[in-house]
Amino acid sequence: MLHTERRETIIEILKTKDTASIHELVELTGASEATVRRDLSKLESDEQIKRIHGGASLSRRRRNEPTIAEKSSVNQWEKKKIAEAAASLLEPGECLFLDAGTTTLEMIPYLVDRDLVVVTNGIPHVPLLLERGIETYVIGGKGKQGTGALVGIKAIEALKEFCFDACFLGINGVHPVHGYTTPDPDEAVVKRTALELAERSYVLADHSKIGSITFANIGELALAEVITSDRLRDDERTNLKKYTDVKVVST
Amino acid sequence: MLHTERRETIIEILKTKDTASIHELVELTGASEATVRRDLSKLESDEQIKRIHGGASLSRRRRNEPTIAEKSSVNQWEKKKIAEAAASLLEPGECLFLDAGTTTLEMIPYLVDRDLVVVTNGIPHVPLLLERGIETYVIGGKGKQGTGALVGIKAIEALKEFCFDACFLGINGVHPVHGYTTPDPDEAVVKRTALELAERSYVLADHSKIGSITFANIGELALAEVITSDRLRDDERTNLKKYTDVKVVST
DNA sequence: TCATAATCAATCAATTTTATTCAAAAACAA
DNA sequence: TTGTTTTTGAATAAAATTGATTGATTATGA
Repeated sequence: MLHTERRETIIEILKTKDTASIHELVELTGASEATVRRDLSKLESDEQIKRIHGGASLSRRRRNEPTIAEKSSVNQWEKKKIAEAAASLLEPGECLFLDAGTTTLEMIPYLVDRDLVVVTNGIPHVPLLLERGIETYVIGGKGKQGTGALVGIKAIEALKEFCFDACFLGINGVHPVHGYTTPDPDEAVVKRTALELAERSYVLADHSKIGSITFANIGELALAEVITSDRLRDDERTNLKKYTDVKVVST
Repeated sequence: MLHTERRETIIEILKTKDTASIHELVELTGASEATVRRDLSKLESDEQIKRIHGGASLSRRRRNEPTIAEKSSVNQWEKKKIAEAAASLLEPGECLFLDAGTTTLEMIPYLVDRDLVVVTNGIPHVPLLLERGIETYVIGGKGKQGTGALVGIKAIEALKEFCFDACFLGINGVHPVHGYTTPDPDEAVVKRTALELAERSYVLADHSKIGSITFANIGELALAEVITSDRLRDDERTNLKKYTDVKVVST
Protein backbone atom coordinates (compact mmCIF):
# COMPACT_ATOMS: atom_id res chain seq x y z
CA MET A 1 0.00 0.00 0.00
CA LEU A 2 1.28 3.42 -0.94
CA HIS A 3 1.96 5.62 2.04
CA THR A 4 -0.29 8.28 0.60
CA GLU A 5 -3.13 5.79 0.38
CA ARG A 6 -2.49 4.68 3.90
CA ARG A 7 -2.68 8.23 5.16
CA GLU A 8 -5.87 8.77 3.25
CA THR A 9 -7.20 5.67 4.92
CA ILE A 10 -6.33 7.01 8.32
CA ILE A 11 -8.15 10.26 7.60
CA GLU A 12 -11.17 8.33 6.37
CA ILE A 13 -11.23 6.22 9.50
CA LEU A 14 -11.07 9.30 11.65
CA LYS A 15 -13.81 10.94 9.67
CA THR A 16 -16.19 8.17 10.61
CA LYS A 17 -14.98 7.53 14.13
CA ASP A 18 -13.64 10.96 15.11
CA THR A 19 -10.96 9.28 17.21
CA ALA A 20 -9.07 6.04 16.86
CA SER A 21 -6.39 4.23 18.83
CA ILE A 22 -3.03 3.26 17.42
CA HIS A 23 -4.03 -0.40 17.61
CA GLU A 24 -7.18 0.14 15.62
CA LEU A 25 -5.24 1.96 12.96
CA VAL A 26 -2.60 -0.76 12.86
CA GLU A 27 -5.37 -3.33 12.38
CA LEU A 28 -7.17 -1.38 9.70
CA THR A 29 -4.16 -0.30 7.69
CA GLY A 30 -2.11 -3.44 8.02
CA ALA A 31 1.01 -1.40 8.68
CA SER A 32 3.22 -1.70 11.72
CA GLU A 33 2.81 0.38 14.80
CA ALA A 34 5.95 2.37 14.04
CA THR A 35 4.68 3.24 10.59
CA VAL A 36 1.31 4.33 11.85
CA ARG A 37 3.03 6.53 14.41
CA ARG A 38 5.13 8.09 11.70
CA ASP A 39 2.05 8.70 9.59
CA LEU A 40 0.30 10.32 12.50
CA SER A 41 3.26 12.61 13.10
CA LYS A 42 3.26 13.62 9.47
CA LEU A 43 -0.47 14.20 9.37
CA GLU A 44 -0.27 16.20 12.55
CA SER A 45 2.47 18.44 11.24
CA ASP A 46 0.23 19.03 8.23
CA GLU A 47 -2.51 19.92 10.71
CA GLN A 48 -4.76 17.26 9.28
CA ILE A 49 -5.21 15.45 12.55
CA LYS A 50 -4.44 15.94 16.21
CA ARG A 51 -2.46 13.26 17.99
CA ILE A 52 -3.60 12.22 21.40
CA HIS A 53 -2.03 9.80 23.80
CA GLY A 54 -2.72 6.36 22.42
CA GLY A 55 -4.19 7.47 19.12
CA ALA A 56 -5.43 10.39 17.08
CA SER A 57 -8.44 12.56 16.38
CA LEU A 58 -9.40 14.91 13.63
CA SER A 59 -7.89 18.36 13.91
CA ARG A 60 -10.13 21.24 14.85
CA ARG A 61 -9.67 22.57 11.35
CA ARG A 62 -10.67 19.32 9.69
CA ARG A 63 -13.63 18.83 11.97
CA ASN A 64 -14.94 22.35 11.55
CA GLU A 65 -14.93 22.15 7.78
CA PRO A 66 -18.01 20.04 7.23
CA THR A 67 -19.94 21.43 10.15
CA ILE A 68 -19.71 25.00 8.91
CA ALA A 69 -21.49 24.02 5.72
CA GLU A 70 -23.84 21.94 7.77
CA LYS A 71 -24.54 24.70 10.19
CA SER A 72 -25.35 27.24 7.56
CA SER A 73 -27.84 24.91 5.95
CA VAL A 74 -29.94 24.58 9.08
CA ASN A 75 -32.93 26.83 8.67
CA GLN A 76 -31.06 28.57 5.89
CA TRP A 77 -34.05 29.80 3.98
CA GLU A 78 -35.77 31.02 7.08
CA LYS A 79 -32.66 32.87 8.17
CA LYS A 80 -32.40 34.58 4.82
CA LYS A 81 -35.98 35.78 4.94
CA ILE A 82 -35.53 37.10 8.47
CA ALA A 83 -32.26 38.76 7.50
CA GLU A 84 -33.86 40.42 4.50
CA ALA A 85 -36.71 41.74 6.60
CA ALA A 86 -34.29 43.08 9.18
CA ALA A 87 -32.16 44.82 6.57
CA SER A 88 -35.23 46.52 5.11
CA LEU A 89 -35.63 48.44 8.36
CA LEU A 90 -32.56 50.56 7.66
CA GLU A 91 -32.46 54.02 6.18
CA PRO A 92 -29.61 55.31 4.00
CA GLY A 93 -26.69 56.74 5.93
CA GLU A 94 -27.44 54.93 9.15
CA CYS A 95 -24.89 53.36 11.42
CA LEU A 96 -25.67 49.90 12.66
CA PHE A 97 -24.24 47.24 14.91
CA LEU A 98 -24.13 43.68 13.63
CA ASP A 99 -23.83 41.12 16.37
CA ALA A 100 -21.67 38.04 15.83
CA GLY A 101 -23.50 34.91 14.75
CA THR A 102 -24.79 33.20 11.67
CA THR A 103 -28.13 34.96 11.42
CA THR A 104 -26.74 38.47 11.20
CA LEU A 105 -24.25 37.11 8.67
CA GLU A 106 -27.14 36.59 6.32
CA MET A 107 -27.99 40.29 6.43
CA ILE A 108 -24.81 41.33 4.71
CA PRO A 109 -25.91 40.79 1.10
CA TYR A 110 -28.83 43.13 1.75
CA LEU A 111 -26.60 45.95 3.00
CA VAL A 112 -24.81 46.66 -0.27
CA ASP A 113 -24.92 50.12 -1.85
CA ARG A 114 -27.06 51.61 0.87
CA ASP A 115 -24.54 54.07 2.24
CA LEU A 116 -24.45 52.35 5.62
CA VAL A 117 -21.75 52.19 8.26
CA VAL A 118 -21.47 48.80 9.89
CA VAL A 119 -19.88 48.07 13.23
CA THR A 120 -19.45 44.45 14.22
CA ASN A 121 -17.89 42.13 16.74
CA GLY A 122 -18.11 39.12 14.44
CA ILE A 123 -14.84 38.23 12.76
CA PRO A 124 -16.47 36.13 10.05
CA HIS A 125 -18.57 39.14 9.09
CA VAL A 126 -15.65 41.37 8.24
CA PRO A 127 -14.36 39.86 4.98
CA LEU A 128 -17.92 39.56 3.69
CA LEU A 129 -18.60 43.21 4.44
CA LEU A 130 -15.32 44.48 3.04
CA GLU A 131 -15.52 42.53 -0.18
CA ARG A 132 -18.87 44.18 -0.85
CA GLY A 133 -17.41 47.60 -0.32
CA ILE A 134 -19.35 48.30 2.86
CA GLU A 135 -17.77 50.71 5.33
CA THR A 136 -16.86 48.46 8.22
CA TYR A 137 -15.62 49.01 11.73
CA VAL A 138 -14.57 46.27 14.08
CA ILE A 139 -14.74 46.68 17.82
CA GLY A 140 -11.72 45.25 19.56
CA GLY A 141 -11.70 42.50 22.10
CA LYS A 142 -10.78 38.96 22.87
CA GLY A 143 -11.50 36.42 20.18
CA LYS A 144 -13.80 33.63 21.19
CA GLN A 145 -13.23 30.19 19.86
CA GLY A 146 -16.05 28.64 17.92
CA THR A 147 -18.08 31.69 17.02
CA GLY A 148 -15.27 34.11 16.25
CA ALA A 149 -16.99 36.75 18.32
CA LEU A 150 -15.06 39.52 20.04
CA VAL A 151 -15.91 39.69 23.72
CA GLY A 152 -14.53 40.76 27.08
CA ILE A 153 -13.89 44.03 28.83
CA LYS A 154 -11.94 45.49 25.93
CA ALA A 155 -14.80 44.73 23.59
CA ILE A 156 -17.25 46.48 25.89
CA GLU A 157 -15.05 49.54 26.23
CA ALA A 158 -14.50 49.75 22.51
CA LEU A 159 -18.19 49.32 21.89
CA LYS A 160 -19.09 52.21 24.17
CA GLU A 161 -17.27 54.62 21.90
CA PHE A 162 -19.89 54.10 19.25
CA CYS A 163 -23.53 54.94 19.03
CA PHE A 164 -25.90 53.28 16.67
CA ASP A 165 -29.07 54.04 14.80
CA ALA A 166 -29.91 50.36 14.85
CA CYS A 167 -28.54 47.22 16.39
CA PHE A 168 -29.15 43.66 15.20
CA LEU A 169 -28.59 40.80 17.59
CA GLY A 170 -28.57 37.08 17.15
CA ILE A 171 -30.10 35.08 19.93
CA ASN A 172 -26.98 33.13 20.67
CA GLY A 173 -23.87 31.67 19.20
CA VAL A 174 -25.13 28.18 18.44
CA HIS A 175 -21.91 26.24 18.45
CA PRO A 176 -21.76 23.93 15.42
CA VAL A 177 -20.66 20.97 17.51
CA HIS A 178 -22.22 21.55 20.89
CA GLY A 179 -25.51 22.55 19.39
CA TYR A 180 -27.50 25.19 21.17
CA THR A 181 -25.22 26.34 23.89
CA THR A 182 -26.34 28.02 27.00
CA PRO A 183 -26.04 31.74 26.43
CA ASP A 184 -22.44 32.73 26.86
CA PRO A 185 -22.11 35.40 29.55
CA ASP A 186 -19.34 37.22 27.69
CA GLU A 187 -21.37 37.47 24.55
CA ALA A 188 -24.45 38.40 26.52
CA VAL A 189 -22.70 41.45 27.95
CA VAL A 190 -21.73 42.62 24.49
CA LYS A 191 -25.29 42.21 23.30
CA ARG A 192 -26.71 44.12 26.21
CA THR A 193 -24.23 46.95 25.81
CA ALA A 194 -24.94 47.26 22.10
CA LEU A 195 -28.63 47.32 22.89
CA GLU A 196 -28.14 50.26 25.23
CA LEU A 197 -26.17 52.20 22.66
CA ALA A 198 -28.69 51.86 19.87
CA GLU A 199 -31.66 53.97 18.96
CA ARG A 200 -33.58 50.92 17.75
CA SER A 201 -32.79 47.30 18.51
CA TYR A 202 -33.81 44.10 16.80
CA VAL A 203 -33.31 40.48 17.69
CA LEU A 204 -33.12 38.05 14.78
CA ALA A 205 -34.21 34.56 15.68
CA ASP A 206 -35.42 31.62 13.66
CA HIS A 207 -38.25 29.69 15.25
CA SER A 208 -36.02 26.94 16.67
CA LYS A 209 -34.21 29.43 18.83
CA ILE A 210 -37.28 31.13 20.17
CA GLY A 211 -38.73 27.75 20.97
CA SER A 212 -35.76 26.83 23.08
CA ILE A 213 -35.11 29.99 25.04
CA THR A 214 -36.22 30.13 28.59
CA PHE A 215 -38.34 32.70 30.31
CA ALA A 216 -35.31 34.26 31.95
CA ASN A 217 -33.82 34.95 28.59
CA ILE A 218 -36.93 36.56 27.27
CA GLY A 219 -36.53 39.33 29.78
CA GLU A 220 -33.32 40.38 28.12
CA LEU A 221 -35.01 40.62 24.79
CA ALA A 222 -37.73 42.88 26.06
CA LEU A 223 -35.94 46.03 25.05
CA ALA A 224 -35.71 44.98 21.45
CA GLU A 225 -38.12 44.02 18.73
CA VAL A 226 -37.92 40.36 17.84
CA ILE A 227 -37.90 39.43 14.16
CA THR A 228 -38.83 35.82 13.57
CA SER A 229 -40.69 33.72 11.04
CA ASP A 230 -44.14 32.19 10.72
CA ARG A 231 -42.65 28.81 11.46
CA LEU A 232 -42.82 29.77 15.11
CA ARG A 233 -45.74 27.96 16.71
CA ASP A 234 -48.77 30.10 17.50
CA ASP A 235 -48.65 29.48 21.22
CA GLU A 236 -44.97 30.42 21.38
CA ARG A 237 -45.71 33.52 19.35
CA THR A 238 -48.51 34.55 21.65
CA ASN A 239 -46.35 33.95 24.67
CA LEU A 240 -43.52 35.99 23.25
CA LYS A 241 -45.78 38.91 22.47
CA LYS A 242 -46.50 39.31 26.15
CA TYR A 243 -42.96 40.47 26.66
CA THR A 244 -41.95 42.43 23.60
CA ASP A 245 -42.74 43.57 20.08
CA VAL A 246 -42.65 40.80 17.51
CA LYS A 247 -42.37 41.05 13.76
CA VAL A 248 -43.25 37.85 11.94
CA VAL A 249 -41.79 37.22 8.51
CA SER A 250 -43.55 34.84 6.19
CA THR A 251 -41.35 32.14 4.72
CA MET B 1 3.35 1.57 -27.99
CA LEU B 2 4.04 5.21 -28.58
CA HIS B 3 5.27 7.04 -25.52
CA THR B 4 2.55 9.68 -25.81
CA GLU B 5 -0.01 6.91 -25.95
CA ARG B 6 1.52 5.26 -22.91
CA ARG B 7 1.44 8.48 -20.98
CA GLU B 8 -2.18 8.98 -21.88
CA THR B 9 -2.80 5.49 -20.53
CA ILE B 10 -1.13 6.40 -17.28
CA ILE B 11 -3.30 9.48 -16.90
CA GLU B 12 -6.40 7.43 -17.63
CA ILE B 13 -5.45 4.87 -15.03
CA LEU B 14 -4.92 7.57 -12.46
CA LYS B 15 -8.22 9.17 -13.32
CA THR B 16 -10.03 6.02 -12.30
CA LYS B 17 -7.85 5.04 -9.37
CA ASP B 18 -6.57 8.41 -8.13
CA THR B 19 -3.31 6.75 -7.10
CA ALA B 20 -1.36 3.84 -8.52
CA SER B 21 1.90 2.11 -7.69
CA ILE B 22 4.77 1.74 -10.11
CA HIS B 23 4.15 -2.00 -10.32
CA GLU B 24 0.54 -1.55 -11.27
CA LEU B 25 1.51 0.86 -14.00
CA VAL B 26 4.20 -1.50 -15.27
CA GLU B 27 1.59 -4.26 -15.44
CA LEU B 28 -0.99 -2.16 -17.20
CA THR B 29 1.27 -0.45 -19.71
CA GLY B 30 3.56 -3.38 -20.47
CA ALA B 31 6.58 -1.10 -20.35
CA SER B 32 9.55 -1.62 -18.10
CA GLU B 33 9.87 -0.06 -14.70
CA ALA B 34 12.52 2.38 -15.86
CA THR B 35 10.29 3.60 -18.68
CA VAL B 36 7.34 4.12 -16.43
CA ARG B 37 9.55 6.08 -14.07
CA ARG B 38 10.69 8.29 -16.89
CA ASP B 39 7.11 8.85 -17.95
CA LEU B 40 6.14 9.80 -14.45
CA SER B 41 8.99 12.29 -14.22
CA LYS B 42 7.91 13.86 -17.48
CA LEU B 43 4.27 13.99 -16.50
CA GLU B 44 5.19 15.51 -13.18
CA SER B 45 7.29 18.25 -14.72
CA ASP B 46 4.29 18.99 -16.91
CA GLU B 47 2.25 19.20 -13.71
CA GLN B 48 -0.08 16.52 -14.98
CA ILE B 49 0.49 14.20 -12.06
CA LYS B 50 2.19 14.19 -8.70
CA ARG B 51 4.81 11.55 -8.02
CA ILE B 52 4.80 9.93 -4.66
CA HIS B 53 7.17 7.39 -3.21
CA GLY B 54 6.24 4.10 -4.82
CA GLY B 55 3.85 5.48 -7.41
CA ALA B 56 1.89 8.50 -8.53
CA SER B 57 -1.35 10.36 -8.00
CA LEU B 58 -3.21 12.97 -9.96
CA SER B 59 -1.94 16.46 -9.39
CA ARG B 60 -4.18 18.70 -7.36
CA ARG B 61 -4.62 20.77 -10.47
CA ARG B 62 -6.06 17.89 -12.45
CA ARG B 63 -8.16 16.75 -9.57
CA ASN B 64 -9.24 20.40 -9.33
CA GLU B 65 -9.21 20.12 -5.58
CA PRO B 66 -9.46 23.50 -3.95
CA THR B 67 -5.72 24.03 -3.99
CA ILE B 68 -5.59 24.99 -0.33
CA ALA B 69 -6.39 28.63 -0.98
CA GLU B 70 -4.06 28.50 -4.01
CA LYS B 71 -1.36 29.52 -1.63
CA SER B 72 0.39 31.79 -4.09
CA SER B 73 3.55 29.78 -4.38
CA VAL B 74 5.35 33.10 -4.75
CA ASN B 75 8.15 33.00 -2.23
CA GLN B 76 6.01 30.69 -0.15
CA TRP B 77 8.84 28.54 1.07
CA GLU B 78 10.96 31.55 1.83
CA LYS B 79 8.12 33.09 3.80
CA LYS B 80 7.66 29.95 5.82
CA LYS B 81 11.33 29.81 6.74
CA ILE B 82 11.33 33.47 7.74
CA ALA B 83 8.14 32.98 9.74
CA GLU B 84 9.58 29.98 11.54
CA ALA B 85 12.75 31.87 12.44
CA ALA B 86 10.68 34.79 13.70
CA ALA B 87 8.49 32.57 15.85
CA SER B 88 11.53 30.94 17.41
CA LEU B 89 12.43 34.28 18.96
CA LEU B 90 9.52 34.09 21.39
CA GLU B 91 9.62 32.89 24.96
CA PRO B 92 6.71 31.13 26.68
CA GLY B 93 4.15 33.48 28.18
CA GLU B 94 5.05 36.45 26.04
CA CYS B 95 2.55 38.83 24.51
CA LEU B 96 3.12 39.69 20.89
CA PHE B 97 1.65 41.84 18.17
CA LEU B 98 1.08 40.29 14.76
CA ASP B 99 0.79 42.83 12.01
CA ALA B 100 -1.69 42.24 9.20
CA GLY B 101 -0.27 40.70 6.05
CA THR B 102 0.55 37.39 4.50
CA THR B 103 4.02 36.92 5.97
CA THR B 104 2.95 37.17 9.58
CA LEU B 105 0.11 34.81 8.69
CA GLU B 106 2.72 32.12 8.13
CA MET B 107 3.92 32.46 11.71
CA ILE B 108 0.69 31.16 13.17
CA PRO B 109 1.39 27.41 12.89
CA TYR B 110 4.57 27.97 14.88
CA LEU B 111 2.75 29.67 17.75
CA VAL B 112 0.73 26.68 18.88
CA ASP B 113 1.00 25.39 22.45
CA ARG B 114 3.52 27.99 23.52
CA ASP B 115 1.43 29.83 26.06
CA LEU B 116 1.47 33.04 24.06
CA VAL B 117 -0.96 35.92 23.90
CA VAL B 118 -1.41 37.27 20.41
CA VAL B 119 -2.75 40.69 19.53
CA THR B 120 -3.43 41.42 15.90
CA ASN B 121 -4.98 43.89 13.50
CA GLY B 122 -5.25 41.34 10.72
CA ILE B 123 -8.73 39.92 10.29
CA PRO B 124 -7.57 36.88 8.31
CA HIS B 125 -5.29 35.97 11.19
CA VAL B 126 -8.04 35.60 13.73
CA PRO B 127 -9.76 32.37 12.67
CA LEU B 128 -6.38 30.70 12.14
CA LEU B 129 -5.30 31.69 15.63
CA LEU B 130 -8.55 30.73 17.31
CA GLU B 131 -8.86 27.35 15.65
CA ARG B 132 -5.43 26.50 17.03
CA GLY B 133 -6.48 27.42 20.52
CA ILE B 134 -4.22 30.47 20.75
CA GLU B 135 -5.33 33.28 23.06
CA THR B 136 -6.17 36.07 20.65
CA TYR B 137 -7.01 39.74 20.99
CA VAL B 138 -8.11 41.94 18.15
CA ILE B 139 -7.55 45.66 18.21
CA GLY B 140 -10.53 47.57 16.90
CA GLY B 141 -10.59 49.87 13.94
CA LYS B 142 -11.78 50.43 10.45
CA GLY B 143 -11.54 47.45 8.12
CA LYS B 144 -9.45 48.01 5.06
CA GLN B 145 -10.51 46.43 1.84
CA GLY B 146 -8.03 44.10 0.21
CA THR B 147 -5.78 43.28 3.13
CA GLY B 148 -8.38 42.97 5.85
CA ALA B 149 -6.23 45.10 8.13
CA LEU B 150 -7.73 47.23 10.87
CA VAL B 151 -6.53 50.80 10.63
CA GLY B 152 -7.46 54.38 11.48
CA ILE B 153 -7.66 56.44 14.61
CA LYS B 154 -9.71 53.87 16.48
CA ALA B 155 -7.15 51.20 15.71
CA ILE B 156 -4.34 53.38 17.01
CA GLU B 157 -6.20 54.21 20.19
CA ALA B 158 -7.06 50.58 20.82
CA LEU B 159 -3.50 49.56 20.11
CA LYS B 160 -2.12 51.97 22.68
CA GLU B 161 -3.90 50.10 25.43
CA PHE B 162 -1.58 47.15 24.93
CA CYS B 163 2.10 46.66 25.47
CA PHE B 164 4.05 43.92 23.83
CA ASP B 165 7.09 41.82 24.48
CA ALA B 166 7.57 41.46 20.76
CA CYS B 167 6.06 42.88 17.64
CA PHE B 168 6.22 41.34 14.17
CA LEU B 169 5.63 43.51 11.16
CA GLY B 170 5.27 42.73 7.51
CA ILE B 171 6.79 45.20 5.14
CA ASN B 172 3.51 45.84 3.44
CA GLY B 173 0.22 44.27 2.61
CA VAL B 174 1.07 42.67 -0.71
CA HIS B 175 -2.33 41.72 -1.92
CA PRO B 176 -2.24 38.28 -3.55
CA VAL B 177 -4.10 39.63 -6.57
CA HIS B 178 -3.08 43.25 -6.80
CA GLY B 179 0.56 42.46 -6.26
CA TYR B 180 2.85 44.76 -4.35
CA THR B 181 0.76 47.63 -3.13
CA THR B 182 2.22 50.99 -2.40
CA PRO B 183 2.73 51.38 1.31
CA ASP B 184 -0.56 52.48 2.77
CA PRO B 185 -0.25 55.44 5.12
CA ASP B 186 -2.98 54.13 7.43
CA GLU B 187 -1.25 50.82 7.85
CA ALA B 188 2.08 52.54 8.28
CA VAL B 189 0.78 54.42 11.32
CA VAL B 190 -0.38 51.19 12.92
CA LYS B 191 3.01 49.60 12.29
CA ARG B 192 4.85 52.53 13.79
CA THR B 193 2.63 52.62 16.84
CA ALA B 194 3.05 48.92 17.47
CA LEU B 195 6.78 49.33 17.11
CA GLU B 196 6.78 51.94 19.85
CA LEU B 197 4.76 49.75 22.18
CA ALA B 198 6.96 46.69 21.89
CA GLU B 199 10.03 45.67 23.81
CA ARG B 200 11.51 44.02 20.73
CA SER B 201 10.47 44.58 17.14
CA TYR B 202 11.03 42.50 14.05
CA VAL B 203 10.28 43.12 10.42
CA LEU B 204 9.63 40.05 8.29
CA ALA B 205 10.48 40.52 4.65
CA ASP B 206 11.26 38.16 1.83
CA HIS B 207 14.05 39.28 -0.46
CA SER B 208 11.77 40.71 -3.14
CA LYS B 209 10.38 43.21 -0.69
CA ILE B 210 13.71 44.40 0.62
CA GLY B 211 14.91 44.76 -2.92
CA SER B 212 12.05 47.05 -3.77
CA ILE B 213 11.85 49.31 -0.77
CA THR B 214 13.17 52.81 -1.07
CA PHE B 215 15.62 54.61 1.12
CA ALA B 216 12.86 56.55 2.81
CA ASN B 217 11.23 53.34 3.94
CA ILE B 218 14.42 51.96 5.38
CA GLY B 219 14.44 54.72 7.95
CA GLU B 220 11.19 53.43 9.37
CA LEU B 221 12.65 49.98 9.77
CA ALA B 222 15.66 51.21 11.66
CA LEU B 223 14.07 50.62 15.04
CA ALA B 224 13.41 46.97 14.33
CA GLU B 225 15.47 43.96 13.43
CA VAL B 226 14.86 42.78 9.90
CA ILE B 227 14.42 39.06 9.32
CA THR B 228 14.97 38.07 5.71
CA SER B 229 16.43 35.20 3.74
CA ASP B 230 19.69 34.39 1.99
CA ARG B 231 17.99 35.02 -1.32
CA LEU B 232 18.59 38.71 -0.71
CA ARG B 233 21.48 39.85 -2.90
CA ASP B 234 24.75 40.53 -1.11
CA ASP B 235 24.90 44.17 -2.05
CA GLU B 236 21.35 44.74 -0.85
CA ARG B 237 22.16 42.95 2.36
CA THR B 238 25.24 45.08 2.94
CA ASN B 239 23.27 48.22 2.24
CA LEU B 240 20.51 47.22 4.62
CA LYS B 241 22.96 46.48 7.41
CA LYS B 242 24.02 50.11 7.41
CA TYR B 243 20.63 51.02 8.78
CA THR B 244 19.53 48.26 11.09
CA ASP B 245 20.14 44.80 12.49
CA VAL B 246 19.56 42.03 9.99
CA LYS B 247 18.96 38.37 10.60
CA VAL B 248 19.39 36.19 7.53
CA VAL B 249 17.55 32.88 7.35
CA SER B 250 18.88 30.19 5.05
CA THR B 251 16.31 28.75 2.69
C1' DT C 1 2.34 7.96 46.76
C1' DC C 2 4.22 4.14 44.26
C1' DA C 3 4.27 0.40 41.00
C1' DT C 4 2.71 -1.36 36.84
C1' DA C 5 1.37 -1.08 32.28
C1' DA C 6 0.92 1.34 28.17
C1' DT C 7 2.60 4.55 24.99
C1' DC C 8 6.11 7.11 22.88
C1' DA C 9 10.53 8.78 20.43
C1' DA C 10 14.92 7.40 18.77
C1' DT C 11 17.82 4.30 16.61
C1' DC C 12 19.31 0.60 13.40
C1' DA C 13 19.11 -2.90 10.03
C1' DA C 14 16.41 -4.73 6.20
C1' DT C 15 13.76 -3.78 2.43
C1' DT C 16 11.93 -1.06 -1.20
C1' DT C 17 12.12 2.68 -4.21
C1' DT C 18 14.64 6.03 -6.84
C1' DA C 19 18.12 8.33 -9.81
C1' DT C 20 21.95 7.61 -12.70
C1' DT C 21 24.65 5.46 -15.99
C1' DC C 22 25.45 2.67 -20.02
C1' DA C 23 24.64 -0.21 -23.84
C1' DA C 24 21.21 -2.13 -26.97
C1' DA C 25 17.25 -1.32 -29.79
C1' DA C 26 14.32 1.50 -32.44
C1' DA C 27 13.23 5.54 -35.19
C1' DC C 28 14.72 8.79 -38.38
C1' DA C 29 17.20 11.38 -42.10
C1' DA C 30 20.16 11.60 -45.72
C1' DT D 1 22.64 1.50 -46.80
C1' DT D 2 25.10 4.63 -42.99
C1' DG D 3 25.21 7.75 -39.32
C1' DT D 4 22.62 10.18 -35.88
C1' DT D 5 19.26 10.78 -32.47
C1' DT D 6 15.84 9.09 -29.38
C1' DT D 7 13.92 5.69 -26.64
C1' DT D 8 14.25 1.71 -24.00
C1' DG D 9 15.81 -1.79 -20.58
C1' DA D 10 19.16 -3.41 -17.29
C1' DA D 11 22.55 -2.66 -13.62
C1' DT D 12 24.00 -0.22 -9.71
C1' DA D 13 24.57 3.08 -6.12
C1' DA D 14 21.98 6.41 -3.36
C1' DA D 15 17.88 7.57 -0.87
C1' DA D 16 13.58 6.72 1.40
C1' DT D 17 10.46 3.76 3.85
C1' DT D 18 9.59 0.29 6.93
C1' DG D 19 9.52 -2.77 11.10
C1' DA D 20 11.75 -4.22 15.28
C1' DT D 21 14.11 -2.96 19.45
C1' DT D 22 15.58 0.04 22.93
C1' DG D 23 15.05 3.12 26.79
C1' DA D 24 12.34 7.09 28.22
C1' DT D 25 7.94 9.10 29.14
C1' DT D 26 3.26 9.14 30.35
C1' DA D 27 -1.16 7.22 32.04
C1' DT D 28 -3.58 4.18 35.32
C1' DG D 29 -4.89 1.98 39.51
C1' DA D 30 -4.06 0.35 43.92
